[in-house]
Amino acid sequence: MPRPGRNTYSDQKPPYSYISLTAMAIQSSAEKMLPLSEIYKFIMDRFPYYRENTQRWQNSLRHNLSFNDCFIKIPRRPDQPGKGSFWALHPSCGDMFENGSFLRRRKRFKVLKADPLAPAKPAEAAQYLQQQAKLRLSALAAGGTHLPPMSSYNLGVSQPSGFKHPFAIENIIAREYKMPGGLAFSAVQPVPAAYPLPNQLGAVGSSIGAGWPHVYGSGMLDPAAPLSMAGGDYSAYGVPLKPLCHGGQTLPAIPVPIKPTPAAVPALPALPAPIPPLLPGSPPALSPTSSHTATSQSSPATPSDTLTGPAAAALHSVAVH
DNA sequence: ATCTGTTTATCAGGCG
DNA sequence: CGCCTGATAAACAGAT
Repeated sequence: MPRPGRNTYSDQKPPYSYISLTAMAIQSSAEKMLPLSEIYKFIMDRFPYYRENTQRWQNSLRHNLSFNDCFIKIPRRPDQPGKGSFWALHPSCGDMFENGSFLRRRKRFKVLKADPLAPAKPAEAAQYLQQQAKLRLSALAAGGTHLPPMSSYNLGVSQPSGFKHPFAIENIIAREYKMPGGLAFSAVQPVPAAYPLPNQLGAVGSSIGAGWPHVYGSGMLDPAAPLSMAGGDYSAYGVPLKPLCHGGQTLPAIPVPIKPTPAAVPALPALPAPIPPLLPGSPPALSPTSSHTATSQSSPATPSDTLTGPAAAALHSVAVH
């Protein structure tokens, strides 16, 4: 939708690659997955530059979706109307971006098929993810209101170090959207407070909006943006609390938080049980307040925490340069 | 017909 | 210079 008067300064090409833009779109959705058309919409809503030459960039974007292993397709239910599949981020691509920044991706995400436990193909990954999602749902059904955390690879992935690059999706989006329900964005991450470099990062943060012609006005707080943003849908781990309901079947997408720091590695034992028991201190996901508690306390940004999440994921794939 | 998804190819820019 | 990443174009197949 055109915003007369603002395009004059907002038609510059954003400094993000298509991969970044796509990842942003996916990350910004409550379900952590979007159909192609929604990805288009997200990008066009946010970045006026992409309201033109749509054929060109959309072709490129589709190319990226198919070409990069970091994007996986989540098939629609047979009884679910609509074209195309949903697209999600591969669970292990969290460290794709340097320091979690969408400005630069240093490592190319590549799925390896060496690991027998690892889903070799995106489709398998999706299947695996959905299976876990189902298990989680089952646990939810059995256990009441509290969702168990996602399997280990999710733990810490979104909250490993406490540091969030200013261009990380959490930061970008957090500044950019009002929560539909007027909810604060505490669900995302305790980001700004965690900045270790207030001088630099603060500057960058404030530049968003003021100095970003690529996006809309101050932090893209665009009321017109129909984004089904996280809001109260996230647990502290970035786990969407709102299950997907595809044609009656509940197939929650797997949240794939962009990890702020490159995973320095981890070789943890293979993925344990799909659903680890509730960790002590793990967030009662449905409560915004408790999610805050969890983000600020159960994940005290220690290196060891950093290893917890991505570790298992690293078993599935690696980022190859 | 249009949209979605895959694949191949080419080119530019950054980096070691 | 070679390699890698990203952007773009294009052809094509399949789904809706």
